[in-house]
Amino acid sequence: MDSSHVFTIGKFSRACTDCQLQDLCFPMGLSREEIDQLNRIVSRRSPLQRGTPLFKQGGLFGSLFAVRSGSIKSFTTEDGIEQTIAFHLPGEILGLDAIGEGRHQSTAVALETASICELPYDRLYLLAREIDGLQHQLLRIMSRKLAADDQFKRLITRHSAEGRLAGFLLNLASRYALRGYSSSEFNLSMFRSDIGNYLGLAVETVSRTFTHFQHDGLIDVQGKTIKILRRDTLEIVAGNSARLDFFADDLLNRTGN
Amino acid sequence: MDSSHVFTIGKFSRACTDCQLQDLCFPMGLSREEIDQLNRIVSRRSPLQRGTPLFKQGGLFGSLFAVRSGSIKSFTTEDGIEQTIAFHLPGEILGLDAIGEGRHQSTAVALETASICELPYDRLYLLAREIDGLQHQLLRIMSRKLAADDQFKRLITRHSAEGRLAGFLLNLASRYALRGYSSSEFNLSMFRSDIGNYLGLAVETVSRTFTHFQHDGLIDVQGKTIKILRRDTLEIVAGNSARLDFFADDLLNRTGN
DNA sequence: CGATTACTTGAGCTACATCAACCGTGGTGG
DNA sequence: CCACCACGGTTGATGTAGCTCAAGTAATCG
Repeated sequence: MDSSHVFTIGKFSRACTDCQLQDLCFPMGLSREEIDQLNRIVSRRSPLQRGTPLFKQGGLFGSLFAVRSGSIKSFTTEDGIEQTIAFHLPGEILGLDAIGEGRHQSTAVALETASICELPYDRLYLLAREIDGLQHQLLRIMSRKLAADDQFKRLITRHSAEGRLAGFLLNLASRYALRGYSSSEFNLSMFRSDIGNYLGLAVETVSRTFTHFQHDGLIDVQGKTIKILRRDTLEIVAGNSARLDFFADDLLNRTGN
Repeated sequence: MDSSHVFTIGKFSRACTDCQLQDLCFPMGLSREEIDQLNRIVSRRSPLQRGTPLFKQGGLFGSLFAVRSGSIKSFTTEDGIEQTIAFHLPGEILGLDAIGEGRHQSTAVALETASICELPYDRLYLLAREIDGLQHQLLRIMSRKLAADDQFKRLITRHSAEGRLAGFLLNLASRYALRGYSSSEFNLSMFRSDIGNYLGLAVETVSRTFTHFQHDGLIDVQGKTIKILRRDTLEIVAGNSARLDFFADDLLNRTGN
């Protein structure tokens, strides 16, 4: 186990120094040597199978986790009701909301087979006190998450179902782009019900809205495969919740009523 | 100006060492001497008048701010549309979402006359590298904010208008309690429109919901003055969005339909 | 290959937005 | 000092986006 940072076990078990996600994850801005130091505290676990929890709400917090491949859903449960909090892509960090209380505030499960890097918090914390760039990066990551939450508030409170779904798709697309994947064609690893839960919509509404978008030629939907056909129009939909339709006829050439 | 940390200028300009809000703000967990060090980098500005901005979205980020007295509203603007992000009470920190990008992601204005402590970020950052407890506290504050945002997501996406407003009031109440104020009677410093904007509701709905609560004897509303009369029932309303009414008749003895 | 689970589509209902009118209050100027 | 106005808040009437209930279709898995 102690050697996990030395050996290359399978496709995703390379060291931080070789990782493609450096610029998104903790290594960003660090020197090669510093990354190596970081690498030494990271442990790479065996891949998480779909549906397997990474940590559970209420569980003792010990480590932060970075997604290496695959995707993770995190959610909170209260009175038996789940609330999807986020979908995490490679390079994103989980567990940050647990630092404050020392216990995980949410549950994280794999949406598909996922490889995860584990960073013991106390060791990361100490290393951050040594390596200035790491300290900055930790704060930067948290700050960006706070800013992203503000954007999400806007998406939810001021946008219609169409606006929310459009915003959601564009958000995913740009995150895939950052990771070097196609931003116009990708797979949704979560269920429609997860999306609905996340966006505060009923599953049926999510489904219908996908169909609308497809109908209007904005996207192509084949089950979980999404192709973005008209990004600009989608952006307008995402930005303009209120009364889209009054100019939709011009812009979208919408079929049907 | 350099001496601002030494002299006591008016009621709210005392040093961190004497501040009542120690346990909420950065000094939490620090030794007296460490608080003194912190105190030396804090500058206390002259009180902000109602409506005066503390910082503006897009503006260069240089400092974090702590509310000393009064209250602050922060909001983002996009395409001319405002989205209320938060209401900040004494002891709370503003500007955290700017660390990542180096520019403020939101605008902050005083809702009422407010005293503010300014903490230059680079100095705070350096001090945090020296003082372990400060470092922890900074991370803790950010982490808690992340966790609070998760809770907010739940409030917005899964709760009805009544649920949201009840949750909002209870949230305020508990935050007042933490600060040693009454948690059953307090003043709303913001407009109804701010509340509506924050919760994703129309002003009219906020107004009507206040009236409902009043009618049901849950709270007493006199303009901006709120008295919480039945906290437990309010908590049920806040926790149960979906189909409240089926047991509301029993619980609330609601008058009218 | 059958059974379970995800997704879609339709019909009707409701919570809330929108539009509109009205009230109270505090500030201003004649 | 009062009349007026501007603005925040309340209340009422109406329309509609999206939820719920229900049923059918497609995909997934043992």
